Amino acid sequence: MARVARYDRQAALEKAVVLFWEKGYHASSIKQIEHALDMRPGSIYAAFGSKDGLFSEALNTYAEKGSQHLVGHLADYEFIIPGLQQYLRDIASACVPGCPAPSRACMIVKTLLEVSNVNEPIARQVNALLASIEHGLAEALEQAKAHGELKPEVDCARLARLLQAQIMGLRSFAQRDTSARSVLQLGDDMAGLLDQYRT
Amino acid sequence: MARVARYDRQAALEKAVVLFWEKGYHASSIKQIEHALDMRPGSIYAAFGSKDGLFSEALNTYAEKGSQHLVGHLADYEFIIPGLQQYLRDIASACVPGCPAPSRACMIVKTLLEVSNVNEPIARQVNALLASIEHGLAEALEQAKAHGELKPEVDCARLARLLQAQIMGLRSFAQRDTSARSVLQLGDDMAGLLDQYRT
DNA sequence: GCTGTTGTTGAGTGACCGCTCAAATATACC
DNA sequence: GGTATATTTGAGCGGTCACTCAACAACAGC
Repeated sequence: MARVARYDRQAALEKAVVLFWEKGYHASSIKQIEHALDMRPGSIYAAFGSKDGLFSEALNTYAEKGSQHLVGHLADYEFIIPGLQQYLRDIASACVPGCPAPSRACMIVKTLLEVSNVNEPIARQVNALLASIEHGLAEALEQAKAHGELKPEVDCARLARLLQAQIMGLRSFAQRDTSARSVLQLGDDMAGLLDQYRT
Repeated sequence: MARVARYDRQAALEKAVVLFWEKGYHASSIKQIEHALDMRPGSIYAAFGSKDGLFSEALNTYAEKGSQHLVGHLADYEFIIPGLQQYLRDIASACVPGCPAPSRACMIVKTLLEVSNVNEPIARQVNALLASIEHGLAEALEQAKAHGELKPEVDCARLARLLQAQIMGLRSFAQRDTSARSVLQLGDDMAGLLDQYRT
């Protein structure tokens, strides 16, 4: 052990998330990363190996935070389906035009659309993350079904994919230059879609 | 008038669509554009002014084709809502993994997520295109409502936004490395969502 | 055939890309 | 304080970026 690192790894990753989430993978240059992390190229490459390595870790950081947020949110609800419905409405509220987030759209979906056919390792990572999220949603729905919240004939894996596609659509729509009202109504409408699957 | 151009402008634009749709804006270099269009930089810049100019025209070409496709599709149906439901199923069929399209995701949405916060002129163009599509969907729904296909209390502008978000979600989901069955089922499920708005 | 005009060509522009590394610097241990 | 080790620094690497332009080529009108 000798000189201690000036930077905090997790803090640096969170700053990287802000930049990459806002600008995307290609439009974020090393110069901008240097500035955002307040680190010089040598330190960045010593710590993360490459721009791809940093992006990959930043993406995991983002996904982990999002995943924890969903789990924490659902823990507040006695019933899962109303929890998921409110989750959709909360996303809409958080993705209203003028919100402070780096981008209204989901960083994972942004990355999926930007790097498929262009950067295979990152594309594989994005696919794994989305599959994991789909799996988590399916598990929550299975639980809801076990508690009698869902009609017995509901295919939870299938509904999980519909739900994931709703979130993708909602946050992509929210990226448009549109009114807050539109986004909030869309969140409401998507939440309402789940009603027909309930008991 | 003197020497005639070797290239066909519309054909060149369609080749540009294939490249940009597949790789996105940033990952498509001038070198790749030269190769895809079989044109040298001088000709490209004489014809389209800049990479942004070419991209802009390619995006319009893509949007125009998509718009014509929807209009043509709906013309085949006596009733609009079943036409829209089949439209969703057709998108799913066309966006199945292994399909020949340059990308399963929509080029307009890919561009929206890639260039917002990065390239304002293109972002404005994308927003205008999406607003126009939303408007077209709303008009179709209004027509359906006038023909008694929809419940009288349905807010067509609002439903149009839900529908657009479905398409965004469906095609973004389809960009995932998933099974054909998942995508087809998702298309079915989204088509089914419209049932509760019908008379 | 000549001339004027337009289109094509591709080497070359400066700028920026991701990235490297030798030197300087800061700390832990003795 | 001296030494070993870990970290930071930033000038600079080769390469690619979007783009330009002078020279050349092809066609219309005469």
